[in-house]
Amino acid sequence: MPAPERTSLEAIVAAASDILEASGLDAVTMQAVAARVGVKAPSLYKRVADREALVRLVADTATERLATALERPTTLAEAARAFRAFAREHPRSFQLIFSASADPEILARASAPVLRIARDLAGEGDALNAARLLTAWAVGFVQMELAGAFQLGGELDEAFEYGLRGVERAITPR
Amino acid sequence: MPAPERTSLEAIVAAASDILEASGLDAVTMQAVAARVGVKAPSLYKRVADREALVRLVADTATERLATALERPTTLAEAARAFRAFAREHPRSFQLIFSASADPEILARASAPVLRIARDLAGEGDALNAARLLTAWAVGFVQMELAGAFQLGGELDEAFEYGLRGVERAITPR
DNA sequence: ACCTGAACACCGTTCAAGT
DNA sequence: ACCTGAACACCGTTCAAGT
Repeated sequence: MPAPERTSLEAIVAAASDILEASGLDAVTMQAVAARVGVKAPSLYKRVADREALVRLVADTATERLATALERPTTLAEAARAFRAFAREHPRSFQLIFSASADPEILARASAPVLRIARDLAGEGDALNAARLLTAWAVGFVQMELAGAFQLGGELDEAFEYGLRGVERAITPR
Repeated sequence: MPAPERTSLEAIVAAASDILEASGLDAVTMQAVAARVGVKAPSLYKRVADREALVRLVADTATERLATALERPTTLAEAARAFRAFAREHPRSFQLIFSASADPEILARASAPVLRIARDLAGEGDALNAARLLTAWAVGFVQMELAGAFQLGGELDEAFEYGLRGVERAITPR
């Protein structure tokens, strides 16, 4: 006898993402997610292999949102600022993206705009190395900012703009 | 009636660190740590407030080891390579250091050598900004390397050396 | 003074039984 | 076909009782 579906994979992932941002990864329990979509925990296993797979899906959708946020900018400065803005708006999603390694295909989507900007500045031959320098700096800066690891005072906004100028100089051929 | 001590805080933190590196943070359970020091889980609460405090202690000791590894190098290139070597030797400790924010005092110890190198290259006025650019790049690069996020091919060693030259150029006044 | 067994709350996961 | 209650294993934590 058929039974109507009372939820969906999209709703489950959205619920998990909401809980992640509101309360942290530890709060993303199968029971909390289930309750939010109006179902009991065991039902989640109809759409998701286990909690780890669900968290992975959350990371993938977050990576997709980041990729979308990076599509619009055209300059290095715009891209870096958009990247930092994303991390500040969705700090826990950001940390999840760069701790759990995301799906390679989605990662490639997020990398494409950075690679294009790097190529424009550094030239074809150094494009990949330049993109990695730029990405590493941006990831590290935002990560340390979110972790509260920059504690020696000084202006973080100023440090970010200084870094931005430095990275641009680093990848621009002399 | 007095009872002899069968373990110590140091032994507990060391056991937790070993389990972390061997099997990951999820494997650092109170029971696993207790078993390794030859005691039952409830006994750990005589020396440690709770699991979170224990993990924090593990992060702090790892940060201290990192600080020690950064004391010897004198140049930017040496420091960066020592940093990367530490991360590859203790990947899970490294990730713990930069996700859970460590103790400010210990963080300051690890920052000191970086700040000195940055000052030598960038000068007094830009020392802090330069240290932050350098640190952000190194943290981000190693983090992405460990997470397997650099997937577009190319040589990672080469990307690291390219980044190193770029960062040095970025923080050296023209 | 430290250690432990027992207990409790909570979580992930499975599965037979419902509809 | 999907949903759920019941059950199991496992974990963190507390505490009275041991020595």
